[in-house]
Amino acid sequence: MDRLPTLRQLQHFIALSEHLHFGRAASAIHVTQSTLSASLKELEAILGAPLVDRTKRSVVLTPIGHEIAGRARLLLAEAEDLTQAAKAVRAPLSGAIRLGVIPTVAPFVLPYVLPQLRRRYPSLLLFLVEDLTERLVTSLRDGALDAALIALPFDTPGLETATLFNDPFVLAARADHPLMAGKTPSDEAVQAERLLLLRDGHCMRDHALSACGVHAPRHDDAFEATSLMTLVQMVDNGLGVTLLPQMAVARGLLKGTNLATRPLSGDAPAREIALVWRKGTLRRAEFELLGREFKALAKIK
Amino acid sequence: MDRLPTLRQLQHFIALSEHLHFGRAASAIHVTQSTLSASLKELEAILGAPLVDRTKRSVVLTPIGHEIAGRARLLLAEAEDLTQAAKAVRAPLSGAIRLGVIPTVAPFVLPYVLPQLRRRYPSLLLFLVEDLTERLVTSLRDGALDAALIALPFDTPGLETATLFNDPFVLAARADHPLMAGKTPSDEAVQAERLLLLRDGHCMRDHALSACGVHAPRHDDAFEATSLMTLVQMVDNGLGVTLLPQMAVARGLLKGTNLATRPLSGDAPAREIALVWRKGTLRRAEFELLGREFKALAKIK
DNA sequence: TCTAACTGATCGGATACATCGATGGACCGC
DNA sequence: GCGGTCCATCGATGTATCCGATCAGTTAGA
Repeated sequence: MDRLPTLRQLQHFIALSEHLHFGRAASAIHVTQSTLSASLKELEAILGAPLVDRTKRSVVLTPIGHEIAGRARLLLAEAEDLTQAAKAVRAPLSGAIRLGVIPTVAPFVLPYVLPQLRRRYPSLLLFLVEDLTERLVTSLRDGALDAALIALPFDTPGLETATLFNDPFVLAARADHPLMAGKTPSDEAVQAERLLLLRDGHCMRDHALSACGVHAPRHDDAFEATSLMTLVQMVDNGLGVTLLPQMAVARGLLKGTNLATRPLSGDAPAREIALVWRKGTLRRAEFELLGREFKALAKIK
Repeated sequence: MDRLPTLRQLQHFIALSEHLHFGRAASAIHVTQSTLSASLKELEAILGAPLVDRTKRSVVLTPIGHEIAGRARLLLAEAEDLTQAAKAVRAPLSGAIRLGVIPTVAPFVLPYVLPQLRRRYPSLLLFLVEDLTERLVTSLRDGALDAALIALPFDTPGLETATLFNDPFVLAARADHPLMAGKTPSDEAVQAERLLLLRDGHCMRDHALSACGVHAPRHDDAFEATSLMTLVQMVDNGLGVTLLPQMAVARGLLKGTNLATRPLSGDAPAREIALVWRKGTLRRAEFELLGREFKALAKIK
């Protein structure tokens, strides 16, 4: 066959595709603009197709350039995967891992796990990204992340999952709320209340809904919180009741409020906290180890 | 992060992993042994792990080396995919395509399609590999092939398929065979005969069996042919009857024999000839075009 | 229209790197 | 122990990469 592009050339192109500006892209990857320009020219020669359109004052990716950029990113991620996997043979969890975590998990797990993890694996470089499941999964797939801590059930084709533990939902309301008295309230009783939830996009919203058997709730922006903290505040202000992950409660989410909690009816509806990664990665053994560490360290005592 | 291996280093390592001999691997990829040695040493330094064990007189891959080799092959294939996809933008079907074809299709399609294809796309480089479906699919997945011409149904996760046409099965027996007289024989009548088949591993065997409703046939090595040609000879020698793809008959498989054919009962049981490729390849558009060309050129007039 | 600012392309020189041929050193079979 | 095979190493050489400086084209404002 014929000449292949260099990984370095692909890195250069990716930088350019992200900055759409030779100078800035160049300095971002610590080369000069002239180097980047030459490198890109060479890459275009090898590929035999124009990747960027510099006719105007601004740099624009051509359609094929856009495709190539996406694929190049994946290619580089796989190369990175390769090297990290090789390094992990000598000393697992000693390289860089880019980890995504969802917002309804991060504050209740990371502060308890990371310090110990750091102590145990001093050379582990954990890059953290907090975002919604949907975007974490996308990032995983196109190689921008190595692993993610998310809540299941969630449709994750192409990913492997390792369950860490179950996180049951509990009903939370003001301590003086009628639902807090008497025997465990039924799903119907809960649904009769104004149920406050996180805004759409948070997987916990869907998990909470299915936990109490609701599927198409009334939609009202005014009563949708953007974080568990604000959700709790809203309930504390008497705007309604809500469902919370037990883990959050155990880790002090309700401190300073008048909220009380009680179990839900049925067989302890819960979400499943899991570590996920790209199927087929060479670093699988390392991620499984990371999962076991999280499982051991995140345990609620 | 830190330094990535070079694609060239990976190529060198792959060559070594295939030859398990520095000298031969080096000459196979047209470099000197010293170059290969240095290149591999550098690669091991970058990856921080030994890839081959040269303690004994022979070169052996370490476990991690084995893993890395497999992944490196895939990485290289994707890089190749990238460049070919880029080139295809200017002129589709003008680069190299490594195409696998199953033995029960190759002789009846390729001679009719390739000459015209060559005429229409003079710069297309079609590397052909004839093998059983199972191995073609494996080669596709780990990047040793770009596309394959196979028969469905076949379980092909991770692959995309484009159906070219249906290829019905017909009953074939000596012209003086009782089954050849009277009305269309039932499945039961066929099953009562000695049904000769291709040996296990050929997908056509399974397709033929399901075509006449048999699922667990009597197994007898003596009556299993290794190619359609020998199968036909066995039937011509009066050893039994068989099922043949109509395409093969139309292309003269029975020439010079005393065999006759007739349709099977039921709604024309058939296999499906399809072009398949790795899901997510950048060259999808090109392979779809190749599929359309095959479809048009392979038509039986 | 002219100018100043900014963009990416290009050039020449320095440096790093891959590659080569030759040689060294370990290991084996005879 | 001797010749043969194998991989590692060394020094030389050519090539690719990168940098700083400069050029050329575009834009916005004076």
